[in-house]
Formats: sequence, C-alpha cells, structure tokens
Amino acid sequence: MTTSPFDALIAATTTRRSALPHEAPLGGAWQEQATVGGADVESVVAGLNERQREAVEHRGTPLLVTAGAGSGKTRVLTRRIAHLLATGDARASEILAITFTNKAAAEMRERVHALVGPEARFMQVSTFHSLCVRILREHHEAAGLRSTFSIYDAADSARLMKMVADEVGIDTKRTSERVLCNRVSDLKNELVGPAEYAERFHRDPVAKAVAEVYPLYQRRLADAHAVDFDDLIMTTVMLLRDNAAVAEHFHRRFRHILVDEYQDTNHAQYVLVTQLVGNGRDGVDPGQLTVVGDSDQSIYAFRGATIRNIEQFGDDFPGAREVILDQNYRSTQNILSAANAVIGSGQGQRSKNLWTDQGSGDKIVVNACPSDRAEAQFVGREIETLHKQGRAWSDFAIFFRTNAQSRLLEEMLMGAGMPYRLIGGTKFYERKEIKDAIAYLRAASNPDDTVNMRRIVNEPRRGIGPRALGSLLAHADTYGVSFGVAIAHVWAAVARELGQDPASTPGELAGFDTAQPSPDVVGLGKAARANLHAFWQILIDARAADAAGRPPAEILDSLMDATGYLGLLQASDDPQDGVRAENLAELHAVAEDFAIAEPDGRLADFLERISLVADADQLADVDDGGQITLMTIHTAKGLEFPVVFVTGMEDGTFPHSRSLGSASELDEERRLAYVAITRARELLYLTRAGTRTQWGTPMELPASRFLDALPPDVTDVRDSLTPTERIRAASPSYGSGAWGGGRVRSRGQRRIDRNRAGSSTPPTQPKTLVQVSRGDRVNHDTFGLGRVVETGGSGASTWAKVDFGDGSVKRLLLRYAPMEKL
DNA sequence: TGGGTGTGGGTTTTT
DNA sequence: CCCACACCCA
Repeated sequence: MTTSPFDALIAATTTRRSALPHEAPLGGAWQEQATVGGADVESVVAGLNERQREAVEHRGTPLLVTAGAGSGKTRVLTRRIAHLLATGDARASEILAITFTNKAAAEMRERVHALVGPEARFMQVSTFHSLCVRILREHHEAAGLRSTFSIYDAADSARLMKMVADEVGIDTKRTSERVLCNRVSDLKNELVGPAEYAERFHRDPVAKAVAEVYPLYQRRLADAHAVDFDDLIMTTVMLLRDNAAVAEHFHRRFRHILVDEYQDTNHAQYVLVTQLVGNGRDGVDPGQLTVVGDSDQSIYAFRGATIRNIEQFGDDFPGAREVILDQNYRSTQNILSAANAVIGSGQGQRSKNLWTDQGSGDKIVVNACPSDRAEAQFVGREIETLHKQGRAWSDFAIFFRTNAQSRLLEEMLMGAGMPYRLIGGTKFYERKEIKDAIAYLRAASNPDDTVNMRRIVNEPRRGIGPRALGSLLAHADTYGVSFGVAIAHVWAAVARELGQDPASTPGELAGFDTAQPSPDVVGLGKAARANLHAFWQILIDARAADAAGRPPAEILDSLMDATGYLGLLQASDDPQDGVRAENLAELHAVAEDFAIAEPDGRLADFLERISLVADADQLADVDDGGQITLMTIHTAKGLEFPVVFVTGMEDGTFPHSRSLGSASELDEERRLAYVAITRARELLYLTRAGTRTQWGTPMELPASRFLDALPPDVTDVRDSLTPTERIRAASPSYGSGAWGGGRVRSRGQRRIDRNRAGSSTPPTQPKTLVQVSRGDRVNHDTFGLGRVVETGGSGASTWAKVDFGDGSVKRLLLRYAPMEKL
C-alpha cells in the first residue's frame, strides 16, 4: 500500500538498503572506501577554500556555518552531502535537507546529483512545509487527521476566519480577518495553542478578539479536515512530541539533518528541528545537525523568524562548532563595501566584513529621478545601452520593495519591446478561476472542506442564494454534520424522489453513510434542490474517477465541463473570460506535468503539490532564453545577477512606510537592502523617484536613508537631487506656506494635489502631521475607529489619546500613528 | 435571486 | 486605483 510519494520513497530506500554492500556503522574506518555512487572524496572537496573544506569535512558535533552573502553557502551544503556519501559516512536515505522554497530544494537535489550520481534521489530534500505534509500524511491517524486533509492557503484561512468572526459577532471592519489571521499565525509560530492563549489575561481588544476567535477557528478547521500553513508545522511538532514511536522512527531514519537559511526559522521550526535530531533518550543517538545561515540576511521576522535560533545555536546544541565564511566569490569589492556600509549603519547590527580578491570593479550608480515613470525610463535606457554593448537580457534583474511597483516597470519594458519575466505579482494560484477550479478539486477530495464547498456551491450560478445557504447551514448545525454533508442529504432525498436508491452509492463517494437514512433539508425551493442534487452528483462522479485511478488532469476536465464552468467562460463576450479559460488550460497543463512526474499520483497528491508552491518556484520552470527578471527583493534572496537595479530607494518605499516607526523593523529593512545589494555581481544601480503614484495619487518622497550610508568613493552619483529638490534647495523660502489639509495618509507623507502635480508650483512642505483635536473621530490602521479624548506635545512629538471603545485608550504619536482623521 | 450601483477600505514582504 | 461588500431594485 504505497499511496504517497513518501511511502514510495521509504519502500525504495528499504530495498536499496539491503542491496548496498556496506551495511556498516558510521565512522572514520570507511574513509578508504573512496567511491560510492560515482564521486571520489578528493574531487568533492576540490576547489574549496580552507574554511569551506572544514565545514564539508566536519564530523561528530553539531555544526553552524555562518555564511555571508555569496560566500559559497549552497556549495558547502551540497559538497558536504556529497562528502558524506563519498566517504560512506552516510547513505543517501539517511540524509534530510530542509530548505525554505521548493526551488532551493530542487536545486540542491540537482547539484548533489551532479556530484554523486543517481544515489542522490534517495535523499530527502524538502521545504519545512512539504516535509511536514509528508509526515502528517504518513502518520495522519496519529495526528488525528484524515489522509486527504485539505491545506488552506492565506486566502482560504481568511475566508474561514471571516465566517468565524461573523459567528461570534466580531466586527471585521474594526478588526479585519486579515489581522486576526496574522495574530493566530504568530501564536502558532510560537506554538501557543487556543486553550493556552484563552487562559492568558488580555487587555488589548484585538487580543481579546483573538482569544475568542482562535479556538473556534481551530474547531472549524478540524471540522473541515483542514490545516492552515502554520498548522502544518505546529501539528507535526505536537505529533512528534506526543508520539514517541513516530519520533523514534524518524530518529532512526534521518541520521544527518541539514538546514538551509537557518536565520529564517521561527520558534516552531526550531523546535521541529530539535525533535528530528532527537536527544538520545529513546536509545537512538542524536542525528548530526548542520545549519547554515547569515543573521544579516534575516528578512522574515514579520513571519515569526527569529535570529535567536542562529545566535543561540551554541547554547541549544552544546559542543557545537562554528565555521565562518566571509570570503565573497560573487561581487566586486565596491558592491561589497556598499553592502557592508549599509548593514553597518544599523542599530542592532554587528559590522560586516565581506571581502573579495576580485578587485573593486565599477562604481555603483546612484540616480534620483523626477518621478516613478522617469525612473522606469531611466532603467530601460540603461538596460538598452548595456544590451547593445553585448550583455544578454538575462543578465539583468530589476528589484522592488512591493509588488505594486512592478506595473510601471512592466509597461516600460513592454513599450520598449524588451523581453522580461515577472516573478510573483498576481500569482497564478490566486486568480479567481484557478482558485475556483482548485476548490472543486478540494471539495471532491474532501467533502467536509467547508470553505471550498461554500466557495463553489453557487459558482457558476445555480440559484443557491443567501436563503438556500441559510437552510443548508441550519441543517448542518442541527445534525452536527458539515456543510458538504448537508448538501449530500439533499442529494439523497432528491435521489429517493426520483426512485433511485442512494445506498447504491458507497459512503466514501457520497460523503456520508448511505446505508443509514438521512434527514432531508427543510426550506429549499424545488429548483435549488434539483441543482444541489446535480452539483453533488458531479462531485461524486469526480470521487469515483479518482478512486478508479483516473489522473487529476482528467478529473479537472470533467469537473470544469460538467459544472458548465468552462462553457460559460467560452460563451462569454468578455475578453477577460477568454484569458480565464486560458488560465484553466494552464492549470490542466500543470496537472498533466504532474502525471508525468508522478504517474501513480492521485488527486490528493496533486493537491498537496500545488498547495505548497511559492513565487520563487516559478524561476525553476521558466526556460529563460534571455529575459530581464523582475521581482521583489524577498523573492530575490538566494539569487544573483550580473547587473542589478534596485528601484524605489525612497524613505516610505524602501524602507517601507510601515517600518518607519520601529527600530527593529527598520533594521529588517536594512537587512533587506543588504540582501538586494549583494545579489549583484558586476553592476549595481540604486534609483529613486521624487514622486511616486500610490493609490492613484502622486506622493512626494525623500531619498532613502540607505542611500546616505553609501561610502562616497564607491558611488557614481548621476543625480543626487530631483529637479524639484534642486529648486527648493536654491530658494529655501519657496512654497513653505501651509498647504492643503485634506486627508493625511498614514505615512506622514504629503499628498500632492492631482492638478498641481508637475505644474510650476509644486508643494514643498516636507511633512504634515494629522491635525486632530478633542472630539475628532479617527480611523487607525490597527485599532480601528476611535475618538480623540486628549491631545498634547508639540512638533514631532505631538500626541493624542484616543478611545477606541472596548475600554482601550491609547496614547499615540501623531508622527507615526497610521491614523487618519474622519 | 441576481444584477446593478455606490461606498469604503486596503498594499509591505511569503511558506 | 481596484476590489469586496452592502444595499437597492426588478
């Protein structure tokens, strides 16, 4: 019974095990056995510097490799694995390597394969999340899950959270489901369960709401046989904690555990790593742990990542050895000096000392452009010039802080006819038609998946409005069944009316025990009942096809056909719908690719695969025959390009406005800048725009503080000021009068009047505060609606006490408060 | 029930 | 600016 790829893998490695000649204990005596699977020990360490070699050859104690950007981190990891295999110190099946993206995992597998040959495929190389899915599917009973549990992405979670908030009467206008989801996510990353959180004392109204919503949210997930992203980790931790036999199984199985990007691990992931390594108390010696990371590249604190894990590694794993790699093989010295300076200007950062022996190279080009449009054009012109000088399109990368910035750049490239690819942005799997199609597959795979069932029950329209929905929900509530099973009950009742016997359909397909009589749903119209019957029959047919071993692509096709979803798109005159149909064809192609990669893969396996894809993974499957790459800095991490443009170097864009009020968040932005700079191999451009259009309104933004940190001798400043700034510098009194008084955006930035922007009399006031006085009504990004009860202070330290209801009165600095006057 | 219109809210970054 | 939702009408 090998249904999951994981099972298949285990079966394969077991066979392999007995076939291997050396059923030997680990140890140095096997060093002589120089070749296993095609690699010899010397070639594996060839070309490494002394420190890298040390990290590759180390044995026995836990190992921390502190690897600066471009210092050969991936090289060390892959060579270390190859070395373990080549020396016979480990078999491939005993190796577990954990990365953050599927792309990184694929790359690692590929590189090890190139070094050691086919044996590489017996290694387990996974992301944290896919590893956990596999563990949970393999041990779903011990984890209290059904084998076909659904995995909810952020959008699904938000939908469910909205239902839960509505149910307990929390106003999602005041506290959005997004905020609630984030708070719950934070708790899960800290391994704080709903019961534990509810016991705590909560003063803050948001925390109170979270305490109320969290248990019910978990309850609803369990009812739907679903887990969210954070549950994947937390549930696995609980499983390994509470189930010694399962834990021991993995201790025996994984003797070498290697973790990439360790600075990005959160608390839950850290605990998972310690659990996988083991403590020897179950009679299995702890596994050998290797972690690789760079605390200066920690850019996921907002997601719970903590550099504590890398900083305390020595305390967590006594006797650990640290190897520091700081020789850079990627960039010129000028680029490294810039990176060192930017990271060194931070508050909490240790000074950085990346170095290279490759020479200083070209200077870093810094340019201030009048507007975001002009900035895009500048980038375009530079690329064109360099391309004419012989650089390939694929040499170029353009980075930005937020996805919203990409549109203008795309327009420019498209207009100029330059080939490009955009990574991320409006993600494929977030498109409505794709989410709908996947919701159908999920609903077929898991009849109790309420979120997805509700999504599609009236999509395309089949006359199930709020009233019919209410009847179904009431039925589900009364009989303690899921929303899907309520529909199944309608299906059974209608079938009986038609003279058919529901019991002739097996319960696994119908979603409930058809041998038992089922209650009918009251309050539905005749048409609604007929439509629900047809709807459920379509899902039953899909389940039957899956059970019969039909490939996911075929199931997808029949669902899109039978529901009329595809037909409606094709019949529509809206050109948008044509694109949607094409996107569905694209999803079909994904499913076919899957069938080729996993011929025995069933629907649940396909869903598992597509639930865990990330933006960065797109990079792997694009055959780039020469395109400029556009992406956010976050997705650029781990990559390198000969020529890099970092755009939007403005305070408020990068660093992002939401980080300006907090030193720790500013430090994270600084590390992000460090990551951006260190992606460049030869040429680096840092550009900014004097005005940037946000939400359709041009905003004036000052130069990024990160530009100030650059050493003058490594930069080639084309323009340091925008034309507007130059005029202002020449006549200080110019335009200093009070201006405007409209809605002040949450950034302390000035809004520019549409009619005046670009005219000869632009506004110049650098910053205005929200003007509020007692009794004013305000809206705060986090706390919601409130009323000002007191004000005080002056200038930059003007504050207001605001009553947000729920008995919470907050004292806020107007300069930073993300708040507007109503 | 569905479709149309108006309003209000929202964007960091992602597995 | 764009989307989701609420409310209103047919």
